[in-house]
Amino acid sequence: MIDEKTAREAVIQAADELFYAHGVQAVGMDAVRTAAGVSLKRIYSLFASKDDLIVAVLHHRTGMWDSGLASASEPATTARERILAIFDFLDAWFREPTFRGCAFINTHGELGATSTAVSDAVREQKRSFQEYVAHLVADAGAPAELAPQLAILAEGAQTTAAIAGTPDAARQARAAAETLLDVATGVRR
Amino acid sequence: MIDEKTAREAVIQAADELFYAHGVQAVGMDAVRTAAGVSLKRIYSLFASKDDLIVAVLHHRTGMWDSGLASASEPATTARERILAIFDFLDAWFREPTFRGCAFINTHGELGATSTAVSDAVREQKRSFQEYVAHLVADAGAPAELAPQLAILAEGAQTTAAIAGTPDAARQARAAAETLLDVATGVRR
DNA sequence: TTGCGCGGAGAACGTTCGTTCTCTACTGTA
DNA sequence: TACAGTAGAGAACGAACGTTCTCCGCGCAA
Repeated sequence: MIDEKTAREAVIQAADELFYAHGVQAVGMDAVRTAAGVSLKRIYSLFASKDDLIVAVLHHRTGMWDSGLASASEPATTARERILAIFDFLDAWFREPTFRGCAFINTHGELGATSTAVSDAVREQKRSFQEYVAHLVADAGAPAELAPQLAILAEGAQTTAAIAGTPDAARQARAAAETLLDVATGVRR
Repeated sequence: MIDEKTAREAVIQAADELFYAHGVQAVGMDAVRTAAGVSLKRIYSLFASKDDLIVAVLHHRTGMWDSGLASASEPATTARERILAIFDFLDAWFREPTFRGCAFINTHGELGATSTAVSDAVREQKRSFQEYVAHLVADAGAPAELAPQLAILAEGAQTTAAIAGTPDAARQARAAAETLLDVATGVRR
């Protein structure tokens, strides 16, 4: 038998892909079982309920997002470049064939009204992203008001790209971010 | 017996409130029946299926959104004012106690992967909004690239406000829109 | 008044889901 | 080899859902 950590990761990985592709409520635990290759009994010994699994999947997604963002901003040397790297990261993501919007927004829209655990996990992820942007804005020497504006652009790009089915929003949001950065850091335009 | 048009409106109105508050899949047809005061038999003579009702509700929401936007921009005399009125409209909406994000985004996140009819209705609404913004941008004498940037700000404000549970995003998005408008129309900053 | 058609209330049906239970097969040990 | 413990496969269970059906009462023509 595979050890607990491996089984847990297999379940989360499988559930993440299924939930993201079809929506949380459209995926039964049987489908998770089949995809993960872990018996229902085992799944329920690892997670107390489906809600528990959903929250674990969201935490897993948070980790993926954070590390993806970090590696995308790796080559950047200035705070301004790191800010714009966010939108390049989005651009690359939007072009992936499996892209179907932000999993946090989707899950919040689906379950936010009924599950506070889900709501909390989603809110925490967004708060953490806004904090990340706020640090970069401070490093760039721009006023703090710029940070939520950039975060809103990133959020809007994700939903726009998801609904339209095209990656254009990343480029458009990036252009807006450049303009806002220029103005906030005193570049003449 | 109430006439067909009245019954239809009662069902759509009741379904709209329930779907928006709890999510589409969390609301059974029994709950719609009770809230609307229309028998299940009647509902199924007015709508072929729940999917059909969902699409009708989305169309109803499109009408509400369009007329709300129109009346919010009523007092504005310039294109610039009409553009900024979008964000004032959002601000007022975000403060309503029932606000729970954009119904189109929520429904798309919930059912977009499984129902193409829902997907189409959502995409059509967003396309129509972008067209509205594009007209205002043209009237303001700004380059066309500004329009999708403003639309992205509006989308981002809606999801940000929904998840954070505060109306701040409207004000922040409005400030960003002002900056972008100034730059695009050649105002020195 | 009698028969008839129609609509409302909600019971019924078949399906699906989350969760639990049962049975069987396998592993390691003496 | 015999046995104890555990885990997998999936049947089973109760609830909830979308949809259809049945029954009953009401309004209306002759």
